[in-house]
Amino acid sequence: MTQSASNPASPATLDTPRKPTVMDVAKKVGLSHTAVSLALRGRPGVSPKQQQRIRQAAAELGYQPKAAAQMLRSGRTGYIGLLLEPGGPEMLTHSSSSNAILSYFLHACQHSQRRYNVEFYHQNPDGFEPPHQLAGSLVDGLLLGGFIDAQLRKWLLQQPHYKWVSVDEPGPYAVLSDINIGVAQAVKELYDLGHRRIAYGGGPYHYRQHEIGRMGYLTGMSNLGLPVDESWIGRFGSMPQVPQMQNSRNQRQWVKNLLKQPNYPTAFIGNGIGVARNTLVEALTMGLRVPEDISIMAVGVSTSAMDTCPAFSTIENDYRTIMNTALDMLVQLVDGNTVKQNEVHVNPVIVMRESVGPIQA
Amino acid sequence: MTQSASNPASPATLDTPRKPTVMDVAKKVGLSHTAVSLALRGRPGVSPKQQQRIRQAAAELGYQPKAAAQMLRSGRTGYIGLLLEPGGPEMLTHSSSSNAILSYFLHACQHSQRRYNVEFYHQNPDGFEPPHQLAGSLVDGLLLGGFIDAQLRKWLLQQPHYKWVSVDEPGPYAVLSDINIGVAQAVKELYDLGHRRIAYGGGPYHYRQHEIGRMGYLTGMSNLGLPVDESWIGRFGSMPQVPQMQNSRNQRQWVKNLLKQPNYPTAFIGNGIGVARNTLVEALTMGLRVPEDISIMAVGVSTSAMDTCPAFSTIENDYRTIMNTALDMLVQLVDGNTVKQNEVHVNPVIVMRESVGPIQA
DNA sequence: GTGAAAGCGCTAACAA
DNA sequence: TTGTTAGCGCTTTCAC
Repeated sequence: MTQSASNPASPATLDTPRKPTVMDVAKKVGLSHTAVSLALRGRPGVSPKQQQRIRQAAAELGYQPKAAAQMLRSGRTGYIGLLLEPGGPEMLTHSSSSNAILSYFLHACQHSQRRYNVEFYHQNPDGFEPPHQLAGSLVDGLLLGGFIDAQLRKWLLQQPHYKWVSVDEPGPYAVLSDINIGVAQAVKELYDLGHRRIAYGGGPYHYRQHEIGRMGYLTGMSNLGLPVDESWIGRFGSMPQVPQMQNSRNQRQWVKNLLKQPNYPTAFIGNGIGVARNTLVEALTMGLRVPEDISIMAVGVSTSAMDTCPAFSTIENDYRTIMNTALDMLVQLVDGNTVKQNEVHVNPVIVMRESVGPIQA
Repeated sequence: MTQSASNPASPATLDTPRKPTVMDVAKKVGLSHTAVSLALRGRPGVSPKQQQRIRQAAAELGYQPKAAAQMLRSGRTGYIGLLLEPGGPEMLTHSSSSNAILSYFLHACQHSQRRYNVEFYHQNPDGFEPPHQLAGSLVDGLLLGGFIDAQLRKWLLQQPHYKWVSVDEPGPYAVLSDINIGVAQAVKELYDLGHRRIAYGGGPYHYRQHEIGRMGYLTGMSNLGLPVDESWIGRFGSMPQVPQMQNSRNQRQWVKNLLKQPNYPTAFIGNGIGVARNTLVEALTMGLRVPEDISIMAVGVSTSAMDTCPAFSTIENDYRTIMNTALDMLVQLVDGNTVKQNEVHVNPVIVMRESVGPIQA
């Protein structure tokens, strides 16, 4: 650690010595700071030999360019933003879809070597306030993850400065997942295994995913000529109003009534792993076996589905493709290129696991 | 939107007009840019009347200070960093403890009006690379959330520039949760409900929480003079090596063997909601009732615990207190104040729910 | 291929 | 109370 010795100037307190700058590196190798800047960014204009010396000197000094200065001068931040909705003040964990969006966003960024900045958008109680990322110009563009405050969307629409792409919600540039197609396909797969009596449960239906999921179920059933009994469609409370434990109890009660019927369903599709789990637990409590007596499928993410044994078969948003697509789209916008499609639809994936089996003779 | 009209200078392309700067606001009100800067930050030196005019003009222009410039000039970023470990390249959702840490971090930041920057630390395959937050000096200080790469910790220890506080892992400044105390207390509470045969399962034991949880179980049992049978302590695989589904199956198999014994336990404490859920499912499959035949407790977060019915009684890290404490500590460090305690211990909380009941006569 | 100079937008020190 | 000046650390432009 020789950097304090090589930084004789400037008021550096003893306990926190100044970080080295381009100038320090330049002095060390006896070149101009311009050369250092170019070399470290791999730009042409510096001979390979000098480049090597500069790199080494930088490494020895522990030099790291200050992002603020780079942003200020270059007019680009080099960062991509992700804006998510937090669970809310009292709901502590954010939803599993936010979680998946975040995970695959990170994955995509790592893959394409992009720096990111994740922000969780909180509405300000006194008056609208835009997200810091944008207000402070800390990102070149933004991915809006899932459902986001309407006021913010409105504000964004009338801002000329910002580039953004919406994920799984509509917008001028958007990537959407057609979970309805997945649900309809799940119905078909259950049908092929011999199932004819298939029930469905989900909600709250003001979320796009839940609403189109329900529609997918209806479509799937009607495509196969299967009758739909409205009492076989569960509608579960909107999270913020109904406390989670009560919601969970309601689900079990509904499933209990469903399975008490003489001709109870042989298969169930739940929109959300929680719904599926409560169905599993209720079935087991009633002495039914899964999947022998009843098959269960869930709309949800893999990790949650495999948490419990038997692992759930799932209808999953293909967040990997979704986020890669969205990031590509945003990069095009940021780079000023024209974007081919401003709305891309991504098909969900079906993964069969232990909770589904053929109907028993 | 009059900003383009009031920005006659500079090469602003038509589609992305330049964002207004302090100068634009200053011109509009006929004052110096210094006055504008002071006024908008609420610093003394500008008369209330002018302040009012400046604020209004800024609002009309949609002026927002550029964070990069503020950081560069002031030498402070005004941002607090949180560094988390992502689930890994293939494990997509990060752990529920990361999730809770993140949620309460956001909560604490919102509460104390602090800006934050969340980064997920990825090891670079070719050589060590420090997190961008620090490398780019984008934060004034850092909270290390949970288990973080050993190489990074080592690097941090020898860096003089950075202020950081470790959450639930040891470090020069750290906030730790004594989950062992919670587990021991849970044993006591089960004892008070009449339970004498109490089993425990957890792992992987290289995580601090799992290791000290197991110790808490041993302490709790020995405090009450209850005998410990080693075969009643489940040891479940280390996540990365054993695939999740297999791990889940192993857990059920272990529980099955446990509950097949003639004198099987009347209570079970699982370190992790997953373990608890698999125990529930296996018990139900074997025809046992929860909590009548067996009570189940889990170390884990509320939201996961209430996801399934019956809701699990939990031993929870008090992440609210943990994160508030850690943030306070970091702010002290950043402000250059001396910190009273450099290691704070926080007691966990026990929440009783439906999965636990008194022993049946 | 290299170096000098300008300046991104802001804040902090000073002078009026 | 106000305006002027300098400069944070870097990238860019332009002359050599």
